[in-house]
Amino acid sequence: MPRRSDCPISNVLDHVGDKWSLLILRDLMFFGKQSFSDLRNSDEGVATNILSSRLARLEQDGLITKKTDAADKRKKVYALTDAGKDMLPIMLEMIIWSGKYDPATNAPKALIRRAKNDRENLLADLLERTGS
Amino acid sequence: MPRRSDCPISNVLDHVGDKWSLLILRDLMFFGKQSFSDLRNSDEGVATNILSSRLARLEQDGLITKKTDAADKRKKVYALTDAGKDMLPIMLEMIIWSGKYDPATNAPKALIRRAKNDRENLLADLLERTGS
DNA sequence: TTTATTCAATTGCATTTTGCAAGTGATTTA
DNA sequence: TAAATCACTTGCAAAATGCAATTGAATAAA
Repeated sequence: MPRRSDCPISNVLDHVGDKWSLLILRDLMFFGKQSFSDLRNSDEGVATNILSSRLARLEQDGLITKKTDAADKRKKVYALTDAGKDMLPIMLEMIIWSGKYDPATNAPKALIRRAKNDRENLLADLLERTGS
Repeated sequence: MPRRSDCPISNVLDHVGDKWSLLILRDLMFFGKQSFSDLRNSDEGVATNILSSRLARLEQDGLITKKTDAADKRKKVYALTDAGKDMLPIMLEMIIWSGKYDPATNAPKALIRRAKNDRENLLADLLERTGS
């Protein structure tokens, strides 16, 4: 999306302010997904053309990288950049919000509890699991 | 937006995962805006039909309230609910992200510094300014 | 007490984005 | 060599967004 203003919130939305981009980052961050077909199989069900265009934009924006798999040249391996990984705190706050206001949320209660009590260590632990 | 899954991140995006909703909450939160015409004059420039439909949805979703101004019955006064105010930590993390990755961000350096060093007190101070 | 202005929208229409199903070419597996 | 897999692309329908003009109620100005 073209830059709409210099507001920091607007700026983040210019990158991930649509229905899908942050869910892609979520799948890379929390669920160890790496390939196009991994990402296609989200609970929410992205169309492949949308997934394709979102991946292109996230790469363009420097939030993810794309590489051809060495062992299987059909496969592309998507991974988070530092900028992509730094979206984690935003996502964690979303998880906390949903824990408070969405009765049917999937978020594990233990995670939400730790997010409130031990935020910094939790962030560090989660980041480590992404393979930084 | 219809609920797409029980994922907490998806759930938040179902409420504010578009180009405008979070900017409306920002204007209510940080800039003391209250009326339709206040909100229309954002740097980003919302169309009035979009603003109108977003306000309706945010009210429907329980993130804002809408009241007729007692003194001027033409005016509608929009305000954040607790659920709306609890989007603040998400916005604060966006500000931090932009402070790190957007060279042209508007976000005051002092705010970003405090967001990192004194997060809890900053959140409390900001909340108080919204008139909770 | 008309008249004009403000406010919060709504309407009509063009453009853009999204969603769905089917297909493509480059690999890799059977 | 044939079938399957992978990461897309294409074509087209539907929905969302954007823009300009208009509306009706309420208030302010003449």
